[in-house]
Amino acid sequence: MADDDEITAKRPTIYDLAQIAGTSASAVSSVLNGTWKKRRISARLAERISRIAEEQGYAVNLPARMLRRDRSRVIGMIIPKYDNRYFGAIAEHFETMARERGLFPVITCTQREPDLELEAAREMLSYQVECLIVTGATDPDRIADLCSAARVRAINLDLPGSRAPSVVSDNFSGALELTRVILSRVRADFGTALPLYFIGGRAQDNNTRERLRGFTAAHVEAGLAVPEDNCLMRGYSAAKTLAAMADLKIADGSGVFVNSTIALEGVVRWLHDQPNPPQMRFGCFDWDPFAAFLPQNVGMMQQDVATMLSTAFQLIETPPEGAPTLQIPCRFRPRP
Amino acid sequence: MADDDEITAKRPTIYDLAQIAGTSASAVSSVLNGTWKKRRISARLAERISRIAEEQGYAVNLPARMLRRDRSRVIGMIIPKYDNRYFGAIAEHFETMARERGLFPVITCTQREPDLELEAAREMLSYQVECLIVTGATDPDRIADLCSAARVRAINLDLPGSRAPSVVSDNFSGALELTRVILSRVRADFGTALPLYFIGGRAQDNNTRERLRGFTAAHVEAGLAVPEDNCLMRGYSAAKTLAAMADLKIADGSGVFVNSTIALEGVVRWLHDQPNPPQMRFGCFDWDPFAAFLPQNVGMMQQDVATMLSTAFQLIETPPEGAPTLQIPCRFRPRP
DNA sequence: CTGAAAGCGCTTACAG
DNA sequence: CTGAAAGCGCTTACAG
Repeated sequence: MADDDEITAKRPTIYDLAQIAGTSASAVSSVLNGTWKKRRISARLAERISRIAEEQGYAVNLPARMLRRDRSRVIGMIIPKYDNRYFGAIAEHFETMARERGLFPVITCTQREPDLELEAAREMLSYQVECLIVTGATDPDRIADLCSAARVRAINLDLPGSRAPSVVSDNFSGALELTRVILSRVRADFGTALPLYFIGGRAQDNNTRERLRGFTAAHVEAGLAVPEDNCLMRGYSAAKTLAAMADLKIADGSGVFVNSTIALEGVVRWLHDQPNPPQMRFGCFDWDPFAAFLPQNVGMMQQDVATMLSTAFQLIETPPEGAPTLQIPCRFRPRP
Repeated sequence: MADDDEITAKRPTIYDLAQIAGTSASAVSSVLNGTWKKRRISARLAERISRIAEEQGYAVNLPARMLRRDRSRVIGMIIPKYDNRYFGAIAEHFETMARERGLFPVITCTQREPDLELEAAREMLSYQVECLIVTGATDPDRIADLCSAARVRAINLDLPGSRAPSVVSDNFSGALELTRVILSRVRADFGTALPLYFIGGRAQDNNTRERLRGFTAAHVEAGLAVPEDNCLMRGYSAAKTLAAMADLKIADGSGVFVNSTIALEGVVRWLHDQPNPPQMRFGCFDWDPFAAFLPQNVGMMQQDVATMLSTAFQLIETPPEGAPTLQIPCRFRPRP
């Protein structure tokens, strides 16, 4: 692509192109960034410059452009993990939607470590992001403060905060519906009407609390009380969930509300490790295409990632008053 | 964090800090970027500057730093998708390893679209990446050319190319082993000794060819010939795989070699949609924690992402002669 | 031990 | 229709 007779070992700049084209760097710049009609540069010159840029394999130096311009057009996202369908889908939608809006997306994954979250947020600010989407952060408010000090908009996604607008799933309604389904399927399949187990998440985190509230409400409807011992919340770790499951005494005719696909990995492994696996049913808040087909599964509550993200982008485009939390309905996917 | 009596609406620069500290921007710069001992700045001044930077909520402007420095310390990765365990793990390992090496990782996901791949590569070059890891690209050689014209090192990951070093799984050996296992399990469970089906991937792509070679070799060992009709390669789309599966006439006693978890989604759905699902077994080249527990699964060939990436980083650190392809062994994970 | 100054590659008023 | 020049926020020889 690059001319062989090119001597310089460095990448061409607009000055190099200007020299070749016999024009000024200003002209080259405006042709290359699309403002040339406004500057009333002749179509002929514009075309010649474009051709030369192509020939020289020119690529604009984005850091230089960002430094000069008032807006960076970079949008950041921090996300706990990539390795499950929910966060994977969030990352993909974020990238696509950012590009559709002419923004450059930068994502960084923070492993659910509060320190990494903060460090990543700082790094994003250094990168001059115009806006930061904070996904599933342990302490979104600290990050929101950091951002507001730097006059960068922050949006919380998945886990809400109190110092920036938030977009989350409607966890209460989703959990209510999922719990109803599990209860009714257990009754239908086994004739039992026992309170379900609730497995996964952290008692302190908002999503878990909301889901537990929906879970409890569905039990109340059914005239059941949930014993405290039925709830196992050891965070977002399949291993810890698995280790603690022995305490639960899940027997034939049981039903289980699994609070994430991460916890589900623990549940499935536990089931498999039992010498005599109990006849039971589970439902899961979160969707996975393979887990959907597991024999004991009665259905999965799929979060509406597309709507969550388009809502987040709306909040970015037209910032609301205060720090509202918008709830997005989930979609129940019955066992296929 | 920021002082309330601060008037300026813009973010502080080293000049602002210098003024507050009563020193020069040079001093501030070298304190903030760690070169102050070399410049023999007093510990006292260094401390004061650090404190003021903290108080003012200072964050270095990375684009400006990148523009000035000779090395950007940014490393790029393009990747087809985030939403499966393999690519998710690649993205996570890449980020972690880049950070361990003091590099800033930027990932972008290209949806298996050749045009997006090229566009993303150009964007990475504009971002002044020092190196680009090209993962699963349809046409890695075009990207390698683009990079070499810009004097940026490229490394191919997952799919090999001929114009840059490549790191791939040992697809032949992995497929050989996986095929042996499926054949022997089908024999043990059903007493049949029929050639297996091969489902997923693209006939033109290197990984599929290599795996097909291992698949065929295992059949030869077993004294079996593989009918051409047994192979279904409709690319990386669960829907297309599913749509074409009717042609296969998979019956009781069959065995299936599934070439990716993406194809596996199609296979599992097909199985489920059958009025009388055949008694069959499958194995899959690629690992997924839930698919691992599906009843017909005999085992999954897990690619060694950690070793693949540390090998890629080694190639970056000590560039080899030419464009070698390094093969990383896979690990077979039998059905739990 | 420290500062003034040049310059990284752009963009954009400003002045023709 | 076009160019010279300033300046974005840093880093780093260079000169004390």
